[in-house]
Amino acid sequence: MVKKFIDEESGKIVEEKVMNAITIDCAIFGFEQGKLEVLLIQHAEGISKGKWGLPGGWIKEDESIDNAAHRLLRELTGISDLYLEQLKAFGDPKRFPLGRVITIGYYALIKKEDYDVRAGFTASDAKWYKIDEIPNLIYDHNEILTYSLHHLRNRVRNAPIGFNLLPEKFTLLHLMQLYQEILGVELDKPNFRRKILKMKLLVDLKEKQQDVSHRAAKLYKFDPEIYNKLTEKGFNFEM
Amino acid sequence: MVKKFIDEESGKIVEEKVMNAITIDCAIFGFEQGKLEVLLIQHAEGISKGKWGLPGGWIKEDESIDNAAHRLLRELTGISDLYLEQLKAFGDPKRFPLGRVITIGYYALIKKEDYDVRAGFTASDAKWYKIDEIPNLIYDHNEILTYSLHHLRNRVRNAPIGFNLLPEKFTLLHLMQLYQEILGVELDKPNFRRKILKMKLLVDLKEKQQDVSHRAAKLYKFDPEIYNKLTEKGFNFEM
DNA sequence: AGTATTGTAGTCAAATTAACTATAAGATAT
DNA sequence: ATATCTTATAGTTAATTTGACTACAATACT
Repeated sequence: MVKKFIDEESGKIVEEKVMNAITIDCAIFGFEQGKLEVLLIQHAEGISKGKWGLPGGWIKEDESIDNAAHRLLRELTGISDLYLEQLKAFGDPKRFPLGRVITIGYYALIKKEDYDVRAGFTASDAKWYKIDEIPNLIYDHNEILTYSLHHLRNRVRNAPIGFNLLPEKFTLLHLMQLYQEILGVELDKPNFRRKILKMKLLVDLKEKQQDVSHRAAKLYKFDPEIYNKLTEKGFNFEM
Repeated sequence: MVKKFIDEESGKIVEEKVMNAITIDCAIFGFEQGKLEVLLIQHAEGISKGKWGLPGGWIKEDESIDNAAHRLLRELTGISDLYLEQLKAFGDPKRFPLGRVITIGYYALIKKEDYDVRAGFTASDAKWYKIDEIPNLIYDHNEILTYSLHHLRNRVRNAPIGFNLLPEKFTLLHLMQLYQEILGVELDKPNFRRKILKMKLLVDLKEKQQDVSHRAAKLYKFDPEIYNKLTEKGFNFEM
């Protein structure tokens, strides 16, 4: 099977062979104003015209699955450096109405500050949805999204991936709100602060928030180098 | 593409359409005498003749991936009720030398008491290997196996899946040895006992071991009903 | 009867958690 | 400029959990 692609260097349209009966679909998460959001795409043509779904695409014949997912994300968001992880393959024989197609699910975490919707699509094509306001999606995309969320909730308790959703500089309250939103729990500020600081994962930037109408909080950043030093035995982010 | 299968009801050989360029491979774990083992298959024909690999197979055109994996396990081990979970898809373009094939990895946990090697294959075809004595495997099967082990180690810390490797009735020491082997840690007997009993997951069978040359220990079983009642917020099996 | 082996109970100090109170630092309103 | 509001940050305390132990019980083997 042959599909059209925009060549990333020349910008020209090229045709390339892709794998048959296998696709990729990706749940892209963002975090804004205390809410977890996911980026959905409105299909412009075909049997699912007008309906919303996860962004997806094909795997080129000579491309690894991970690379295909990265390419897809880059085409859509303009971001080439983001947190991306495969979930699993979804393969109900009836999941796609026009034939047997297995899809490989991914999820990505992006810093919304890095993202410009126009990089890929126009506003009517792509839209952020809060995770408690997800509409009915095409095919089995609600199932994939539910699975993604479940996986994200588990993952965030064992690895410091939540930082990928926050801007480079953040306050402890931002981080706490992120955990509250993802895990669906209420946390105590002083206790959260003590626990997270004891992990020694954050770098105190010696800076404070600007333009807030209350006492400004210290800014921190997550340091992956520190993390790598400490990471051996895996962290416990149970809150 | 068409492949031959043994019809499970009639025992006859039938031909069925399967998906192209997609396979399944499964790491099957067992536990015996304090050691974690994995079931490997020796390939009898083709370019990988004589080499060992994970058991694998094809996905029928009208069959879900999970069902294909269950069928594969049934054909091989005779066991239809076991713990089986998909890992993820492995899709390096060069993973299979004769063309582009994506494989979907699974891992399974079985009680070795249930398993009879002759159910599926002869002894020269299939063999249990201790996980620290794994030979070089075909294709990317070492990578899949390493990933499986990694996943098992993580999973066992958040869900009580370890019980699937033990016989129906077991002692606390058996369970502790299982955790020691999987997690690669040394545990303290009294502390382990206290911790696991406090979880209230085990049913005291009011029975003792037989035929042991020392004081017999109490037998317990894992009760999935109790687990389901308590399971809501997910367990923590950090040891 | 004595010894070896494993099971089970209990102790205790240290570390961690959870639920708080208290105070500090700005920003905004009066 | 003073009071008041909001959020940040520090500290307290009791309860719980943990880790490292000791002690003793039960049983089989010699």
